[in-house]
This record gives sequence, structure tokens and C-alpha cells, in this order.
Amino acid sequence: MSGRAVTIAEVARHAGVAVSTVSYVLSGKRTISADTRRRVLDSINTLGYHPHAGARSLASKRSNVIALVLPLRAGMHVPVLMRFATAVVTAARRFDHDVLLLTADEGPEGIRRVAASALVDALVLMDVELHDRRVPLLRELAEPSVLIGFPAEPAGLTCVDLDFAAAGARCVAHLAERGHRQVALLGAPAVVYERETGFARRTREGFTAAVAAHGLDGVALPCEETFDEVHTTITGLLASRPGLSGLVVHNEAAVNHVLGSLRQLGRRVPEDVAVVAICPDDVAERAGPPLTSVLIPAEEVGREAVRLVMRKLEGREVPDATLLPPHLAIRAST
Amino acid sequence: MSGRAVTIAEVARHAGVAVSTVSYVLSGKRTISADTRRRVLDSINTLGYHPHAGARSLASKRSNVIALVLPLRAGMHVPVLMRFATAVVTAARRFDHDVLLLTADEGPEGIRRVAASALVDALVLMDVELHDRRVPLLRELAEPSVLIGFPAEPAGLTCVDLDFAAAGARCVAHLAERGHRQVALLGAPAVVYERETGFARRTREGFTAAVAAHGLDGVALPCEETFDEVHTTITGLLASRPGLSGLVVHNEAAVNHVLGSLRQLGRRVPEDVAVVAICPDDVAERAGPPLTSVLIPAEEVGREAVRLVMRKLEGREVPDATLLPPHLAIRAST
DNA sequence: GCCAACTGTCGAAGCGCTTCGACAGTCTCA
DNA sequence: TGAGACTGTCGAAGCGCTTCGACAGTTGGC
Repeated sequence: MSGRAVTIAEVARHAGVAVSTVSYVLSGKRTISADTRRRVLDSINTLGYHPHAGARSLASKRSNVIALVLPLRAGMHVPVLMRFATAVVTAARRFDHDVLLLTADEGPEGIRRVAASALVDALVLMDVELHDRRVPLLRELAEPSVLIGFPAEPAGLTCVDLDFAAAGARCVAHLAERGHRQVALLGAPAVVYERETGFARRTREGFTAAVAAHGLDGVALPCEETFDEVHTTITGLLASRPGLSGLVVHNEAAVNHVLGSLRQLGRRVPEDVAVVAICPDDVAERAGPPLTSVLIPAEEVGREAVRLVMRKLEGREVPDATLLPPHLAIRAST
Repeated sequence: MSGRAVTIAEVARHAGVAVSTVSYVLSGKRTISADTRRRVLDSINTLGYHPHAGARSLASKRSNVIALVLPLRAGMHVPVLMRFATAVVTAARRFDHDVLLLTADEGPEGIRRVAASALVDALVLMDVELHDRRVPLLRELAEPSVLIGFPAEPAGLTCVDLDFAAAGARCVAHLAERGHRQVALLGAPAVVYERETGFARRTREGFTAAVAAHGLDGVALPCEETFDEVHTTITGLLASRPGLSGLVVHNEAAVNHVLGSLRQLGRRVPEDVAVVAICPDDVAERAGPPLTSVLIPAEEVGREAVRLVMRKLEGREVPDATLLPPHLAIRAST
């Protein structure tokens, strides 16, 4: 396996055909007789040929690599982001593409660099803010891109996400069905709202609208992620609203603290307080008690983002906005 | 920014020099007069030139990309892995390299593919098992690689990791200094030991050896990650060993459950039970109470892995094993 | 003041692939 | 039975870069 790599010319010689024939066997862009194809594929196998990615990219103007831009900012729940990321990698492989990982610390310039150097054919951006510095850049790039999340001005961009407004509303509807009249939303840390991250706000809007629509009494609070801060928030909340019996938690890192805090305050879940979470399934299942939750369909979102970006690479039309509907899994906490 | 990309030939024409001169300005491989260099750099800037990655890789036999192989198996704590990953990306950029993300679902064949196709120059592998299927492949690859973690047979491989045995021992020593005589280790889920993941076992070995060396009474248990299972384990542990007063927790996902369980059992931390964790700093700081901990130096490990792989790319010698010493941060829990 | 050594630049070969136009051989149908 | 349309394959151009050898011009030593 060491030593010089096998080239297409060696494959051609071994199979007794022209270099271009080998290329056409591989790409399928011209018809090749079954017999020739078999000879070529045999030679490829016995020689262990792998096309040189650089040469291919130079000649074909396609690198078969997409960039995954993953800022990893404070307050984001990493396991969820990571599930998006692996879903993107898996989906990309299905389209015969690899994934280049970009983080934030190079800034937008990194995006320009990998696009302009033809290192990548297209981009998938995660963790999008409402006023994202990367967005203006995307508009002037020739390479297609897809955002996971929505910026404030999504016109002309392709965006995919869970429909968080619907998710927030779905949680409220569920609590209303169960007869709860006073409810609260515990959301992301304050810093996330200040940054105007779209999904946190949209959940809150969905929550608030549904509270009004169902004629409930509801309040939405940001929620930090240390046990003490969560405990303080919950203690205060229960003190100021004695009738509160339904809680929507949209903060994966705080979920266990919320349950611990309720336990410590002697409130039983679900008898005294019902809890609905918006979080990944594994977090909901692992909690004590297992939580009724709207799952974050990370795999689905990642897969959809890749599907869209591939369609754009083929020059096909795609919808600007793709909102995946929320799905509520009912467990022991409501 | 749209339209055809700028080539080195256009830069050369614009600056009034030969193509090779531009190349030498960029690579610094031959001396260029200050005057010419300035003219070339000016042209590069005004034209917005970015070298074509594929062309460069074809001509120079270097892609300036390294692969990061990240299996993401069950039981692994994702935020920690992700911190390794971002550390690797950041460090790689410092060496003017990008990072291609590979996951497990393609299997070892994916590694061979990206290496053989010259998509990457080198590999960094994370989450290494004792009997890792990827390891034999690495030995026959021409491309240099570095492992984060240790397989059973590390001879001839380059491995970096926290010195988990020393970390386990350090925790025991700390508890012994504080006067605790009966201690326990709550480790990773049982499946992780069965898989023989190196770091879990090495921590346990360090723990056990240090318990003996300090003449303590100690027991090491695996630990699942749901609240109920943790609670059962702890309840049983305290019942069977009434004198137990020191706990080492090496399981980030269970840390909060352990504290919650002790709270529920009415045991105060640190008055009744002292807790030392081996986990990332942010988890330890966010816990209630903040935990004395041996941090997992993800940034340092990632950076070191990249440093080593770059040295290997330069053809320089590197040590087979790099063990980073543990560092104990004392907080409120002991 | 001449040869050797150095400095700074150039031109051209080639990296391994894709793709275009050409073309020999077959098939089809008037 | 021959013109036209297909099929399957080939050869060569070129993608944008790095690098090697060449060479004009400049220095420096004697």
C-alpha cells in the first residue's frame, strides 16, 4: 500500500484500453460495452486504483467536497450540533461527497478561502444567527449554500430547520389538553436571546402565541445552565405563580437541573408539575422521569440540508425555506 | 466574486512577472527581491487571487488537508470529543491545513479512500479502542497518522492522550490527603469497559493502584447514565459501605445525576461525601456544588496531536507515546 | 580586470484527470 | 445496397499549479 499511487494510465495499460475509456467507465458519461467495463473494473480492483482527488478536481471543476461551517458558540448544546454534523457527513457520503470541517475562529474569511480555492463545491452552515456575519458573504459567493437555521433576512437563501414556532405551540397545546392553565417556558440562556439566535426566539413566539390562543396564563423566561441558577429560577417561578402546573423546557443542558430542582422542592413530576421538553430524544429518554418531548430531528435536518445543497449543485430549483414539522413523543413527565 | 476564478497566470500578467515567480513569492522556496515580492502581493490582493487547491495538490503532492476520524460511538461524551475536534481544526489552520471530517459509518474503508485518493496528507484518529479495526490499516498506509488515545498494541504508532492512570491516582491521592479512608470510583458505562476503551480502563487501573498504595479501602464500579440507574448504583454503594466518604466520578454524563442522587439521599457534598470528577472544566464548574476535578485537556491534546502529525509530515522523528500530565483543580466538592 | 559564485527571474515540463472531437465499425431502412 | 445514424473507443488538449534547469546580471576575491 506504500510506494507510488496507481494512476489511471496504469489502469488503462493493464486493461488494454485508453485512459479516457477508464474515465468513462468510472463516470458513466459515455456508453461503454459490458465487456470493456468489466475488464477495466477488474484492473481497478487488482491494482487498487483510487482516482487522485486533486487531479479530478482540477480537470472537472468539482472537488466533491462540501464545507460544514460549525461555529460552536457558547450556550449551544454540543451533542445536538454534533448529531447535525454526523447526519451531514453521512448524507454527503451518500452523494459521493466528503465534508470539510470549518469552525468559527477563522471568521467569514475562512468561508471565502475554501470557496475561492475550489476546495469545496458547496457549503452547509449551522448555528445561524439572526444577523449572521456569514450571510452577506454567502450572497456573493458563486458556490451554493444551505443554512441550518434562519437569519433575519432569508430572502435568496436556502434555509432548513425544525419549525420551532410550531414546536413551542405544540408543547403548549399538549399542556392545555392535559388541563393545565398556568404554564411557563424555560428557554435558552439570556445570551442566546441577546444574540438573537433564531430558534430560541421562534420557540418563544410559538409558545406565546399558543398561550394566547388557548387562553392560558403563561410566562417565558431565559434559563442559565448551572444547577444553582436553574434552582433559583424555578424557586422564584413557583413562588410567584403558585398555580403553575405546566413547564416547557427548551434547553437541553438545563433539563436535568430542572428535574433535580423540582425534586428538591418536593414537586412531583408529573403529578404536581408536568414537564415538556424540546430536546433530543436521548436526553428525554435518559431523564428521570423520561420526558414528554418534541425531539430535535437532527438526522432529518442534516440529511435535508445535504439533499438541498446537492440539488443546487445540479442547478435545480429548491425552495427557500424548509420547515420540518415537530413531532411530540409522550412519555412519563406529563 | 462570481464568474471565473482568478488564476496564477492572471496574477503574473498583472504584476509583469512569470508564473513561476508568483509561485515562489507564495511558497518562499526561492529568494525573490523585495520589490518584485511587493508587486506580486499587490496584484494578488487587487485581483483577489486564491490558489486552486486541486491544482496545487496535483502539482505539489500535498493537499494541505488532514483527516479527522471521529467515530462517535455510544457512551462517549460528545462535548468532550467536540472540543478535541475544534482544537484539531484550530491547530491545523495554524499550520495552513484544513480538516476533513470522517465518521465511523463508512468504516476503515473510508480512511483508505481519503488517503489513497490524496484527499488528505495525514490522519488524526479520535476515540481509539484497545482493539481498533482502524489500527492495522494505519500501519500499511503511507500517510502519517496520530491517535488520540491508546490501542492495545501501540508499537509503531504515534499516540497522545491525557495520562488517565495518573489522573485516577491523582484523585485518590487527593481524597487520601483529605483523610478519606473508604473511596469508590464511578466510571464509564459497562459497555465502554467491555469494548476495552483504553482511557476508562487506565483510569481504573490508576485508581486501584493508588488505593493500594495509600492503604485505602476502594471499589471501582461502572456507571450508566440515566438518573435512575445512577441512583440505584449510589444507593447500593452507600448501603454496602457505610463508611464511604470519597467518590471519584469519571463519567461526564452521570456527574449531575450523581450529585442529584446524593442530594436526594440527604448526603451533603462535601461534608458527608467528597466528590472528585474527571471531566471537562465547564461541566465541573457548572455542577452544584462546583466539583474538584481533573480536567480533560481537550485543547492541549488536540493541539499536540496536530503538532505531532505535522512533524511527521516534515519527515521528523516523533515520540511514540505522549502522555499529558493531569492537573487537579480544587473546588467546593472536597 | 577576470573567473567563480551568487541572486533573481524565466520558460517549460509535468502532476493525473476529464472531456471534446474524431473515427472505425455496426445497424437500420429506404 | 448504400447513406445515415448509432456505438464504442481513442488521442490529445487542457485544467492551474510547482519545480527544475537555465541564464542574465551582479559581487567579490585575487
